[in-house]
Amino acid sequence: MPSATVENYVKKILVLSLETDEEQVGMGEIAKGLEVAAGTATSMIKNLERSKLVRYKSRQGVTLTAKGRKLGMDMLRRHRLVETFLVETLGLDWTEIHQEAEELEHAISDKVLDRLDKFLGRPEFDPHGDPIPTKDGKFAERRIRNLLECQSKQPRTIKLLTDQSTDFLNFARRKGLVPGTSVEVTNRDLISDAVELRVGKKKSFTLGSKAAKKILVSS
Amino acid sequence: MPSATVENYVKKILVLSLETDEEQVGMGEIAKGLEVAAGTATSMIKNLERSKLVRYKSRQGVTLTAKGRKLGMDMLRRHRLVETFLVETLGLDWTEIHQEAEELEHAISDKVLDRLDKFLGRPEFDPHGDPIPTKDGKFAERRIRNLLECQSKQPRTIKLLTDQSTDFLNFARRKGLVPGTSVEVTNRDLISDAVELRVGKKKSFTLGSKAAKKILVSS
DNA sequence: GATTTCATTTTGATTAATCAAAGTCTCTTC
DNA sequence: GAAGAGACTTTGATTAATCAAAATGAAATC
Repeated sequence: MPSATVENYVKKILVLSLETDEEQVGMGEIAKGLEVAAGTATSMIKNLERSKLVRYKSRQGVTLTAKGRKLGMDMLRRHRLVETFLVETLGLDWTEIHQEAEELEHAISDKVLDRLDKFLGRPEFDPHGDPIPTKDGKFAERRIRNLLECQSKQPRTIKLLTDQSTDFLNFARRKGLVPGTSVEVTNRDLISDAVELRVGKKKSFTLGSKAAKKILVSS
Repeated sequence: MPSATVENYVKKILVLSLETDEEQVGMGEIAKGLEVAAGTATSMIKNLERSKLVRYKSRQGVTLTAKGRKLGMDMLRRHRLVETFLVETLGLDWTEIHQEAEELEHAISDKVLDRLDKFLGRPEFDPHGDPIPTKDGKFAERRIRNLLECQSKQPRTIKLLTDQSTDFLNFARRKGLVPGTSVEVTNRDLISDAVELRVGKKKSFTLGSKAAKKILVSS
C-alpha cells in the first residue's frame, strides 16, 4: 500500500494537471505545492517512477501513469467525500474543512468510505461545488460549472459564488450576479481570457477569467 | 504533537494497566501487545520517558505520568467514539470496527471529534459496552459494570455478555444468565477470586472471576 | 557565442521507527 | 551458591522522508 506521503504527491500532481490543463507538471510546482524542498520532490518523484505511478523526464516534468491517475482520483474521491461529510453531517463551515479532510482521507478504509458514501446519499459534488470522482475513477458529468467553462448562447442559472470576500460579493451584487439569477454567455474569448455576459435583459458586459471562474452555474 | 506511534504506545500502556489493574506494565507485554520486537519497545519507551509521558525502571516496568495518562485517555476517547460512529451511524458490525478505529483515531482533530461526539448525542458507552472517557480524561461513572465489580446484596439486571463464544453462551444459558434476567451477588471473595451469585429464586452458586468479568449488569 | 540566472538535481546528513542478533540481568532450580 | 532459562537491553543496520548546500543544465541576455 502506498504511504500517505506517496498518496499526497500523486494527488497533488493530479490536481495541478487538472488546474493547468496540462498532462505534464513541473517539479517546481510540485515542491511548492507540497511545501517541501526542491530536492525532496525530485527524489520522491523518482520513487513514484519506480512504483510506476508517474513517468518522469529529467528537467522537463512529471506525468501520471494510468495507475497513478487511478490512485489520484481515488484520493480526490476520498478527500471530497470526507469534506461533504464534515459539512453536511457535522455542520462544519466549508472554509475550515480542507485541512481536516487532508488527514482523514488517508486513514479511511475502502469499506468505511463506501458506507460513508451511501450514508451521504452518493453525492456527486462536494461543498465547494467540485465533482466527486466515482469509485472507478471518473468524474460525474458536471452539472455545475463555472462561467469560464460554459459554451455560449445558452441560458444558465447562478448557483454559487466561491469567493465570499466582501469586495467580490459587492461587485457581484452590483452586476446582478446573485444566486438564482439567469445569465447567458454571449461571447467567449479564450485569448483575451475573458467572457462576455448578459444578465437578464440588460446590456452585456465583459468579465475577466478570474472572476468568471468564481461564479458557478447550472446548465 | 505526538506521532501516531507514540499515541499507540501510550494507549497500549493505559489499556494494559487497566486490564491488569496494575499501574506498572512490563516491557514484554507492551512489545507483544504492539507486535514489535522487544528491543523496539525498549528504545521507544526511553523516548516516551524523554517526553515525560512515562516513568521507567529498567527491567521492572513502565508507568504512565499524569501527562501520559491524559494522552492515553484521550486516545481511548477517540477510539471509542469512532467505534460508536462506525456502528451507530454507518451500520458496521461491532466485530469488524476495531482496526478501522485504530487508524481513524489518529487522524481526527479535536474539533471534528467534538462535533462527532455531539452528533452521536454524547454517548457514554461504546458498542462493546466500554465507557467512553470524557474530554477531561475521566471515565463516566459506570452504570454498566461487570459482576466482579458489584457490591453484594443489590439487585442487578444482566445487560450484555462480552464473550460470544458458543461454549460461554451455553454455560450462561444453563445458569440462567441471559440479558434481562435479575441477579444478586450474595457474596464476594476477592481472595479466592470468585463471586457467589443468586439468579431469581434459585439456589446461589459460585462464579470464577474470569466468567464474572464477562457479564455486564446495570445497577 | 559567452555569460548570467534560475530551476533542477545531486550529495551528504538527519530523524523516527523498526529488526535481528548479541549481550546482560535476575530469578529459579538444583 | 552455581547453572540455566527467560526476560530485557544494547548494538548495528535499514527504510522512508526530509533538508541544506553544492553541482549541473538550459534558457535568456548581452
